[in-house]
Amino acid sequence: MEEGEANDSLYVLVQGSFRLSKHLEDGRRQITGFLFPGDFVGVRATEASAYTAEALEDSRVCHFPHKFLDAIAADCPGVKDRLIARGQTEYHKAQDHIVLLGKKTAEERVESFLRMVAKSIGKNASGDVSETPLPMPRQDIADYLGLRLETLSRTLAGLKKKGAIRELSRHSVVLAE
Amino acid sequence: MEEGEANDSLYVLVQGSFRLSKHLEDGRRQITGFLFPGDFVGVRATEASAYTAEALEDSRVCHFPHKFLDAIAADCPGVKDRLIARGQTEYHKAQDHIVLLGKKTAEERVESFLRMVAKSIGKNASGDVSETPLPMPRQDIADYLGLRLETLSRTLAGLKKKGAIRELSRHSVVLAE
DNA sequence: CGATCCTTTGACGGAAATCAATAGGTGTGG
DNA sequence: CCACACCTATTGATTTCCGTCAAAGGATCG
Repeated sequence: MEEGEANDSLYVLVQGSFRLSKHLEDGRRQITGFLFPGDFVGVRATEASAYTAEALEDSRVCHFPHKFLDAIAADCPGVKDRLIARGQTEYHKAQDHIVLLGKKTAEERVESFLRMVAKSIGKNASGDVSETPLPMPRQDIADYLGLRLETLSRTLAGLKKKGAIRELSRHSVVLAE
Repeated sequence: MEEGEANDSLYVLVQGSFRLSKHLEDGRRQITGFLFPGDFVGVRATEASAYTAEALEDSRVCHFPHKFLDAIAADCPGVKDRLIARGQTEYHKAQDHIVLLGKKTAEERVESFLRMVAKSIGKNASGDVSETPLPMPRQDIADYLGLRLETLSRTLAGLKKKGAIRELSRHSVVLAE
């Protein structure tokens, strides 16, 4: 677990979406996050705990190699401060995810997830701000929320009946309010 | 969510232990981590998502104020790289916690927790390496693992009967192997 | 139009939560 | 030193939410 080295590379997602996941030996998969345009993907060569990043749709990323970053940072010290701050942001997102998984019910998890996606993606949405795209399949959402996909499906149906969800299709949702 | 600023302060835990927690509005508490000697606590003034840090026992921390850090970093650019790397480490711990909460059974959670504490604290242990102190009360462990304390208690009893735990008292445990 | 994949719905079972009571530790004061 | 109160932990009985197993419905593509 060597520390003290800068990131080897930095990727910035320009268009599309990604999922990040970790796997247990027996195949169980936990999705640890989704990435939307503007998000960073840091990758270190000395990566101990393997995790996976996969595109959910056609996507474009911008790649800043190791040396390039170093060169920029030498001229502009604020760059490293931004990387530190970005790390904090990622950490706080992870903490929110931990609270979701540790304390929330299935219905609360699904509602939190839908609001999160709406917030992450909504800024780019054209026209109807309340229509939120869901680029990932149900299984990915379930694996993010720590639920079985049947439970997710039932919970979505329940939210629709309750009126919290106005429209629901495979790849988009319209939330109430 | 302003980024682009360095940490306002940095604390390093020298002796003792802390718990970090987040709270939902209705009082539910999730413990997001425990700190042992050598761990860092970063605090930013612009902290949006409030979380709480509390000592579990008499502890000592070393405080590096904002300006002091900046002064050091100006002379020694490696400091910021280390802060970036440390952030990655924290992030990876959070991801392991997410996998634990999202995918593991009660028994797996308790085993993972005990091994984590043994690993975090064991390096300082004197004499019998397999005796692991548990400075936190059962309720804190349960809130870390996303379990009720009754479930934790039953699971510990089960592990003892299985032989995975040799000795168990309120504030320490001896693991098999 | 059929094949395949993804999603939804149904019936049932089980792991953990909840409700409730007991036991064990710790500290205080008589 | 014992008795009492208080707090933490364990154990027991029951419920419930979600997981598991199974089948059917809908979308997408060649």
